[in-house]
This record gives sequence, structure tokens and C-alpha cells, in this order.
Amino acid sequence: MPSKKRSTSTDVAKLAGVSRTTVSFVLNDVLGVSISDVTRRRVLEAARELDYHPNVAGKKLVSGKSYTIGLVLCQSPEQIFTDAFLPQVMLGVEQAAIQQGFHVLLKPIDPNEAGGYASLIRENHVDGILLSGPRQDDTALVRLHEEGVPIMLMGQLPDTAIPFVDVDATAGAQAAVSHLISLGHLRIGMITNAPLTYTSAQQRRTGYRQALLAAGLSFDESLIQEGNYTPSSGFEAMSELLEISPRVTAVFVASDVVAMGALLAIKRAGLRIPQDMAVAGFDDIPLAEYFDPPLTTVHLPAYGLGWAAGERLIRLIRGEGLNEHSLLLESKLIARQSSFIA
Amino acid sequence: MPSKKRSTSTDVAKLAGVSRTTVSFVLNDVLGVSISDVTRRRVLEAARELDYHPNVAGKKLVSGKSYTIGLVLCQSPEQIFTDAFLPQVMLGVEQAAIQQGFHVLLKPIDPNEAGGYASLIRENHVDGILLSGPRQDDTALVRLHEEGVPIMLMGQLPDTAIPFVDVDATAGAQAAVSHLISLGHLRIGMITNAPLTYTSAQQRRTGYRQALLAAGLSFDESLIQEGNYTPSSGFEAMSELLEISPRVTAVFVASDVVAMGALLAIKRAGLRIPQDMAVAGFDDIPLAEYFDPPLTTVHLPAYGLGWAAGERLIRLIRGEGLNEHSLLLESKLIARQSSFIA
DNA sequence: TACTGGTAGTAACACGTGTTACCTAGAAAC
DNA sequence: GTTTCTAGGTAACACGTGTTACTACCAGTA
Repeated sequence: MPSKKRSTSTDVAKLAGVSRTTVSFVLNDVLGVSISDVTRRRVLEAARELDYHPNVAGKKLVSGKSYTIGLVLCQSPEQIFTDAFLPQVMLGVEQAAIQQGFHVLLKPIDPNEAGGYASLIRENHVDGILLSGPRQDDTALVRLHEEGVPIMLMGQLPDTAIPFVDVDATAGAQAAVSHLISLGHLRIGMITNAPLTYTSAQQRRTGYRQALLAAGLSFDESLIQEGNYTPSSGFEAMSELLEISPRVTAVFVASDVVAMGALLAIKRAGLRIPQDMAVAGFDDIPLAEYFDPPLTTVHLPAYGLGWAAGERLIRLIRGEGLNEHSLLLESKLIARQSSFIA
Repeated sequence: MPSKKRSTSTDVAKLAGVSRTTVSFVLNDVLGVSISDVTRRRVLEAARELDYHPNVAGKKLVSGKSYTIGLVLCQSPEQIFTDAFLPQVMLGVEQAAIQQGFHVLLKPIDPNEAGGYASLIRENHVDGILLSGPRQDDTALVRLHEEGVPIMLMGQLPDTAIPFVDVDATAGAQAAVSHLISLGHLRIGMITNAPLTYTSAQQRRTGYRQALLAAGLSFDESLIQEGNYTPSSGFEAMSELLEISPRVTAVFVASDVVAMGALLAIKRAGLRIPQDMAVAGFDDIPLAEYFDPPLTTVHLPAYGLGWAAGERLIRLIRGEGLNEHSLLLESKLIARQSSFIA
């Protein structure tokens, strides 16, 4: 069964008895060109009959546009594996793209070989790049931006002019820690979501610090342990934290997944949550509500983040310009039983 | 700063002082054509100097190949949100594609408007389609396959000849339930991962049934409750199950995420796990090890699934043919404390 | 000398589309 | 009668690439 050759606009023109130009005019609804109603109908009918779909390669070639955005994930495979957050973000990006008639090309890259995505642009595969998890040392990125390539970041990159969309993680972290303080805790530890080379980790740490200082509490570097996306890192970090005396009475874990490991460490130590140790997480993954006990955490608009980033990147590609250079989405504290008993 | 016009093979030819044909020959390492070493070097040097990257649109147009595969996700947004499994699968697909020089176009579609992906093929956007979560009523899919379009399924579709890669979920479920039986349980309930219209749900139910029958136990339809991907559905299903008397002493939940909700319902009912109620899950999401108690579950090779599916689709696209029509990957039971105390 | 054969390279076509500049016939204006 | 306009449509070019058919040259035969 030889698959039928795909039909081209020439076929349509032939069947409709007009020129290919006319076919193009009709099918693209070109303005400022007059086509009689009867011709227009003949063309549409012919296109329908032949099941004509314009070949994108041809369109791309002549227009120089690919109507595709590259979604570049800089996270390590380890992080991608455990990121319950990612599907939502991607879906947001995707739906923003679809709405504008764009496609999404997925490109996870090894964070170490940064810049591996440049060929996407140079080969004209995509019209713009949406970068998730930008790295500080990614010089290729800045160069690309200076060349005028449309780029949108999900997450911030200090000291650059590249526009971004991000969640206001600092405010979110501050809210979580303030919540713990308001419950009477004076000695509060922290476990980061990732090594501090990641800006997302730094932001959350800053929020933690601001909350402490705002309440007149001291900021003690030694109460911070480092996590790296995984529950097991949370388990170990929490175990370390429990060694410190006087013991903290509450802990802010800057990732729900990491917090899952921390919870286990606390229980293993024979402590009750929240009576002996209050816990607040970050991300509000779908499972957080079902942790034992249900996890107090900061809800991030994951879908909205993806959607906003996608929509703004496409506006950039269209050359429409942004009314605000960058965007910070609000996060929201969700208080559950891991921090206090109702 | 006007971004420099991208250079073309004509530019390279001009700079190297040769014809464009020669440039093409050199850069593509065409066999059976002789180019002197000095010319070859001149071309490569010129390409490097101009930072030349061949425009894919041109390549696509002339070759008819796009070197891109479409990763179509038929899951509902609800499912995608809670699917901790998806990132691993995607990463597997992606890395298989990269290794073969292919790209991945992401296309989540509303399961209700099936066939929305056909335009990807018709417009020559992709060379083949990798479909995750095929629906039974998707007639467009079969038609596409009959037209000779390379298609690979992740998950099975009975009564079709479309090749697939899947996890042997039936065997996995059977192993989990047999495990519970071996621990002395005689009355074992089940909560499905999804409505039974999904083949993945049916497979797991079949495994449950086979394990019971193999052990000489009766298969009681009324001990099966339906879940739908979410923890909350698991909570409700488990609550229903606890109403039935005599009460089951063990439950097989065909999804770890759903099991999370079930665990909560069991605890709320004042029952101990595993002493009063043994639980086995399915999927082995990264968090399963950190459930309270750690969840006995069936490990699925998520990354391997994506990798195998991607690799085989590309082989199909290349016209290389498959030595086996379809592939079933092995799953593996991981026994943890939710089913028994060491 | 004339023929073969290999090496090094090129002109020209094809892929499918968008778009610009042009053409024609008829009607309207002068 | 001549010019001007408009509606309706087309020929021809451009986009950047891969590839086939061909040429030009030179060395080695017979």
C-alpha cells in the first residue's frame, strides 16, 4: 500500500483551474487582493478534496519563520526525574504556543555543555528560545541575546538584560518562614532545594533570611543545609540539622520533594510533627496535600509560569514588545498540618 | 544592534572560491566524490569563519525528511499534572532521538479531540509519531498507520497492527498481588489507576485477577474500586473499600500517586500499615521510597520505555524494520514496609 | 595518435511555498 | 476617442539546500 503522495498547492491549482498564486491568496486570506467569490469557492473545494496541507518546510524557507519555539531544559537528568513540577510548566508553555499557532520543540541539555541549544537558532529550527533553569556561567546565552535572538527565561539570571518570567520565590520563602515565626518558633533551620549556584536556591535562601531579620531574629548560616532535588538529600540534610544543638524547632525546606526525605528523618529521630518539629515546604506539588502530615508549603503557579513565559516569548518573536520587561508571579502560602494543629 | 544575517552555503562557497556544490559535498562528507585535500580544507575553514549552520528548512524541503519525531501525549491535563512518571519517559525519548540526530516536537492533545496530531504528519512537520496513552476510539490513528506513516505507541492498543513498546504491567501487577498472597492475605482489594477504558488500567486489573486465580482465590469484582490518577481519588476509593465487610486485609493500588491518597484514608480510619492493612502500589515513583511507610510497589523502567520507543520509531522512519514487532519491558517488584515488616 | 579512465569540480534542476510586479478586459471619466 | 481606473488574476522570482548529469583536465595505455 504505497502511501499516496502528498498533494501540493500546484495540484490544488490544477484541479481548481487557476494559478498557484491564486491558491496561495485564497488559502492565506491575503488582504488587499480581490478574488471573485466563485473562484474562491473552487479553490477551497479543490483543497478539501485533495486533503491539501501546506508543507511547512516550504513555508519556513520562504518566510524565514519556523513558528516553533525551543523549550530548553537546563536541569540535570536527576532533577528532571524528580521534578513533579515540570509537566505542569510544559503544559502551560504548550498551550500558550498552540493558542498562537506555534509548536514546541523539546530540548533537554546537559547543564555542563551549556550553549548546546544555539544550533537550534542558527539552523533556523526555532524562532526563539524558552530557557528553563538558566545557569550563571552560560555565556553563550548572553551572546545569543545580544545578537537579537528572542529569548525568555523561566527563572532569573542576575546581571543580564534578558527578560524573564519567574515566581516570586523570595516572597514565597519569606511568607513560609514568617508563618513559622508567627507560630512562636525562634530557632528555624533551612534546607535548600539545590546547591546555591542555582539562583532558585539563592532566592529562597534570601527569603528565609529576610523573614528572620524582619522579625529581629538572627541569621545563622550554620542552620542551613544543602539539598539537591532528591528526597534522599533531604533525609541527610535533616539528619545533619538534628545534630545541631540547641536543636531547631522548625525547618523550612525549599522543595517539597526534598521535604519528603526530611520528614522521614524527623520521624526516624522519634520526633513528632509539628509538635516537636514544624516543617514548611516549597512548591506545593500535587502530592503535598497527602504527605503525612499534610505539608505546609508555598504554592507556585507552575502552569501559569509556563503559560506566561510562552506567551511573552511569542510576543517577542512577533516583535510586539513587552509592556513590562519581566514578570514576577505571586506565590501563595498554604498552611497545613505539618506546621501547626488546627 | 542588527543581528547579522545568517550566512548560507553560497557565502561559504564564495569565500572559499569554489561552487556551492562542492561546499555541500564537503560538509556532508558525500561518498563517491573526490575532493582534493586542499579544497576540502579551504571549505571547512570558510564555514568555520562564517559560523555557517545549514538551514534546516532548506534541507527539509529538498530531502522531504524533517529529522523530527512528534511526541504526542494523549493524557488529560489532570493526568499530566500528577504523572511523576512523564519526565523520565520524555527524557528517554529525547536521548534516543538525540543519539540518532533527531529532534522531538512536543504535542499534548486533548484526548477528546483525537487525531489532532495528523496535521503534524500532513504538513511534514515530523517524520513519525510517538503516541503515549493511545485511546481505543482513535480511528484517525489506524488510518494514519495504514497510510504507511511511521507510528510507535507507548502502551498497547488491542486489535490493531500498530507496533508498540510497553511495560509488562500485567506481569507486574500479578507479581505485586502474588507478593501480598504469599504474606498470607486471602482477601485483597484493588484500586485502579484510571478508568477501565484505559488499557493500562485493564492490564493491571488482569494481573490482579490472574494472581488471585493462580493461588486458588476467588476474584470478586466488588472489591475493585476505580481511581483516576489523583491522590484524592485514591482517598475516596479506599474509603469505599473500607466500608465493605468483611474488610480486606490488603490492597493493591495500581498507581503510587493514587496509593498516596489510599494511605491517608487507611490512617484516618485508625488502621496500621502493614499490620492491619498491607498496601502495594505501582509505578515506583521517586517519592515512593519515602512514603510513610515506604511503599511496596512495582518498578517501571520509565526511562527505558521512552528510550526504546524513540529508538524503534526512528528505526521505522529509517525503513530499517524491527526484528520483533513489539516490545514488552520487564517490571520489577520492590518490597518495602507498606506490605510487611522485615 | 587515439582512446580509456580516473580526478576535481561545476551548472542546473528540484523541493513547495510566499510575494512582487505585471497583465488584461472592461468600465468609468474626461 | 483617449485616458484612467479597478477588479481579477498570473508569470516569475526568491528562499537554501541536496543531487544528478555533465565538463575539463591530465595520465596512462594500445
